[in-house]
Amino acid sequence: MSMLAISKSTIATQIVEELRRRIIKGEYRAGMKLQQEQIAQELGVSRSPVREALRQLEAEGLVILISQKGAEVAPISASEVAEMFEIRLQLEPHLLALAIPQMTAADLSEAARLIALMETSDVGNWGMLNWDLHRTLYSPAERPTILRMLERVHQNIDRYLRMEITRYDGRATAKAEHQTLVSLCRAGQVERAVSLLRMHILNATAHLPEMAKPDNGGTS
Amino acid sequence: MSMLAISKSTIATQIVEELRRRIIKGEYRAGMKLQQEQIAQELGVSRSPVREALRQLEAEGLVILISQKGAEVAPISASEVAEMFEIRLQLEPHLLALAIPQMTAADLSEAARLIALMETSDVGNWGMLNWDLHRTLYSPAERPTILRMLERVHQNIDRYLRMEITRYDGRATAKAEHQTLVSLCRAGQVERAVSLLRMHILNATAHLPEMAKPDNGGTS
DNA sequence: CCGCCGTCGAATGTATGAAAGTTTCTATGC
DNA sequence: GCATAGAAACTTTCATACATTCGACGGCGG
Repeated sequence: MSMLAISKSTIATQIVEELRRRIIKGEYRAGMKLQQEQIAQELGVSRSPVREALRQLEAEGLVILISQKGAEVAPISASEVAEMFEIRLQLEPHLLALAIPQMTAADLSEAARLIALMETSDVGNWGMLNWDLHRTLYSPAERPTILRMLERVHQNIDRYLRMEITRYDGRATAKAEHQTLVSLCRAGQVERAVSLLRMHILNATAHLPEMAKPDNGGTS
Repeated sequence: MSMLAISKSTIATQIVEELRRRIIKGEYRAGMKLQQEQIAQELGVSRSPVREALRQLEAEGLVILISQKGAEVAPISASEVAEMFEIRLQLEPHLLALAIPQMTAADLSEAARLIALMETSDVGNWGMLNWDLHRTLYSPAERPTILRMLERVHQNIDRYLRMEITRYDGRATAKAEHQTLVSLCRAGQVERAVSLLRMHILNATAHLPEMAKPDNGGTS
């Protein structure tokens, strides 16, 4: 009855996780063709679970399936990423405002821990840790569905940033903003925390290729 | 060169569309078990494309797959629906504000056409037409990614409403609001249209079971 | 020399078969 | 009579075999 590591469930699921990791980490570049037979051989399985995995990844937006032609890693355009930042800008401040009154000491120390971790961790994990931090801050709002949606958004943004040559390193700025943000949360300063979060998200868009930048939606 | 009804390419894709339709229309009730063999026989195909379809529907949130146990139609809780209304409330007014300056006469007449259509159409199609209308209004904003996300949200809300006994019929109210909304868009009254849209979305939540109702996120 | 067409090859899509796990029903022991 | 162990039937899961489609290559004709 140990059951320490959760049973890996099905092969198809494992393939999904492995391929998703490779795509997000940039090991599979956007536009790269994904051949079922080759993937199957490399992983030592048959094509059936590979096909199922590709279907699932398509629904997640990481892969494009063209009938009778095969699968390729979905490209992300700068404009898509700009839209994803818009989504963040509309949803995350809302969640933070709901979360702050519900935050516990444990939430705040977990946030602090993640901020510290982000400094020492290598750049390859920064995006994931960044989402871990944001999720920690929004989690007390008790909005699991919205969080799942945002997780996918962050995933795609992370992938795009990894892809881009720009690789402007905003980590120093981000760290300062994160620290201030957590302080404001600890102090229960909802308004100021929300404002800072808006600026924090906008700052992250500042170095995207010049495209439609999100505006504040007229909510003054 | 007739090619009237395009063969939708692959069988798996057709199965996805058929099963999605059945789930959204409520023909398959939440929690219902979906057996591969039975579905395959009924549709006259083999299990392979059925399995792929179920995988995709799982990623869309309409189906739950439990390893070694099978698939069932995903339940929707009232709180999930409440979250989806929150998402609408945060994103749709933003899109509308962006869209209004870009609207053409064609957009507005299409909206009017859909409003008329909603009156005569039977209740089974109301939800889909409602989304068609809203999408028409947001489409000039040129935010395809956000629209895709909202489409899924509307899909799930529609499914929930169909499921519920409550079936409060807000269509009359909705129609009046829709008409006023289009008028404000035509007049270029961004602020007032956005306000009305917020109220319109909130009104739709008014008859959900008493749960955490969305608030305005503190953006006064 | 250019362009069209038919054949061949490779990868995808679908069906079927075999193995593993789950559920159910029965029969047995207490 | 009830609980439980065990076997049978069923379902899922993965692998393999078959069918189909797309693209490339080369020959043939203009």
